[in-house]
Amino acid sequence: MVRSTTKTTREPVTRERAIRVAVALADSGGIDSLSMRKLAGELGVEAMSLYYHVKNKDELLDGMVGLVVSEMAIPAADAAWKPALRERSESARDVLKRHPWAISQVDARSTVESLNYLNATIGCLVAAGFSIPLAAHAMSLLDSYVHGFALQEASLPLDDAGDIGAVTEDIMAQQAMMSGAFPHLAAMATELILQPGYAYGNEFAFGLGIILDGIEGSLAAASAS
Amino acid sequence: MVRSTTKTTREPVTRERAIRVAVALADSGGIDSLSMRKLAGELGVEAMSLYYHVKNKDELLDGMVGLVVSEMAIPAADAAWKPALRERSESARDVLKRHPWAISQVDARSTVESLNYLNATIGCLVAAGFSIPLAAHAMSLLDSYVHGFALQEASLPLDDAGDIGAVTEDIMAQQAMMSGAFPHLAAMATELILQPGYAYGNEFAFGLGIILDGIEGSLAAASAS
DNA sequence: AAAATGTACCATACGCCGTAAGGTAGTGTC
DNA sequence: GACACTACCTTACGGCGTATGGTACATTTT
Repeated sequence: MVRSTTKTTREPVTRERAIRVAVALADSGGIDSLSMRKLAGELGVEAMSLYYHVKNKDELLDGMVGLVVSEMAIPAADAAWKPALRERSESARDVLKRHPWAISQVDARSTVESLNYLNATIGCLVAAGFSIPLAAHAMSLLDSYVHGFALQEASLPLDDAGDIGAVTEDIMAQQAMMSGAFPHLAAMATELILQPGYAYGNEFAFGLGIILDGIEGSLAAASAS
Repeated sequence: MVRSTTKTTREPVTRERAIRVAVALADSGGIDSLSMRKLAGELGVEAMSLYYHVKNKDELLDGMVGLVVSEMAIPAADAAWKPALRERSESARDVLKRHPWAISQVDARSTVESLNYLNATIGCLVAAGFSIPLAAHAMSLLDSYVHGFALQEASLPLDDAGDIGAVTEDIMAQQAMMSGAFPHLAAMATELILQPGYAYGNEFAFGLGIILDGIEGSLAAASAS
């Protein structure tokens, strides 16, 4: 006898399900639209019931960030460092694109998942011959780039395909003003960004390539000396 | 006759002063501690009086971001591109370190000041021989790095000198746990980050150098073909 | 001089928010 | 039958952004 009534049975609330649903809410409506009351409503309970499963909203956010970080690809200890870092970076960007509210939270909250994520990355680099200081250099550089890129990408008015999409007309209206006051910016907009094939996301590869090559050069220089 | 009473005279509220004080409040207590009521209190008026000077809180935040961006060094049109970008990057990092609440807002809000900032940078690059697409590549890469680095730096428990400072003991307590579960991370902490001379901020120069050199290489390759 | 207009501020109120305090019904254990 | 535990709920408090509709005073217009 699993349950005693034949009433429409609510799926029971667990900490994990609460976190999952909270992530979904933040994904669809932004972090500001996530309140304890709305989350409770989505789970079919009252707001205060959530406090049986989480200490407070801050702890809920910690759990959400942990779940997001656990979606990112983790380098294997014995992987070749360059493709491993490339895959890690692209994966992190994909994940942060799906969860833009998390971008400014990932660095600010240290969860078990993020410690594990960092630990695995250091392990891969050290196994590949990086010194500890060089591994720190490389990770700081790479993660700064990935998180910063995600931040910029999240603030663009993109449609789901990544194109500049439906808002082109609004932007066109600003062009007249810009071409007077900000001619270089206007030129970049009309000649590049508003062109049919352009997608900002494609900029990611350029920077990632430069960074990985630069790290490779530093590793070689350190090994040579 | 400038004023009619000898009562203690409040400095009059203006949009500019409201924004300045709001920035100071956010600097000292974080963005969450900035409320219309507290800002009004600081200015010596009631909350609703602010709405005479600003349409709503969102517009106040726009103004705050504009003020922050206006503190950043802008490249001169005829400057040598590499030192100009280096100075721009270091200046932006300094500014964002002073106003950490602004990091995630700078990209999300387009103000006159940020348009001007971008326009001047494009102008400098184009004058130095960058094509428009290469200028876009370079700016995306550089700003992603600067903003991402600021984001990471802001989330570290640093004292005012930039050292790991007073919280070392708390971290030491975690070391035992980490050394079991996250050995590489623990090694990096004890051998590098917790060492006396270490300051995370020094990591900035490494990445900046790699990025500027990489951009230089791309410019040379584009010019050669 | 009187009336109209504009400026800078304020009081009240509404519906949100996170959460402290203190329940309660149902289940399992001894 | 007594007790404890689990998972939920009710009420209430102080804080938030801001809609609505004032008011006192200075300036301009007639």
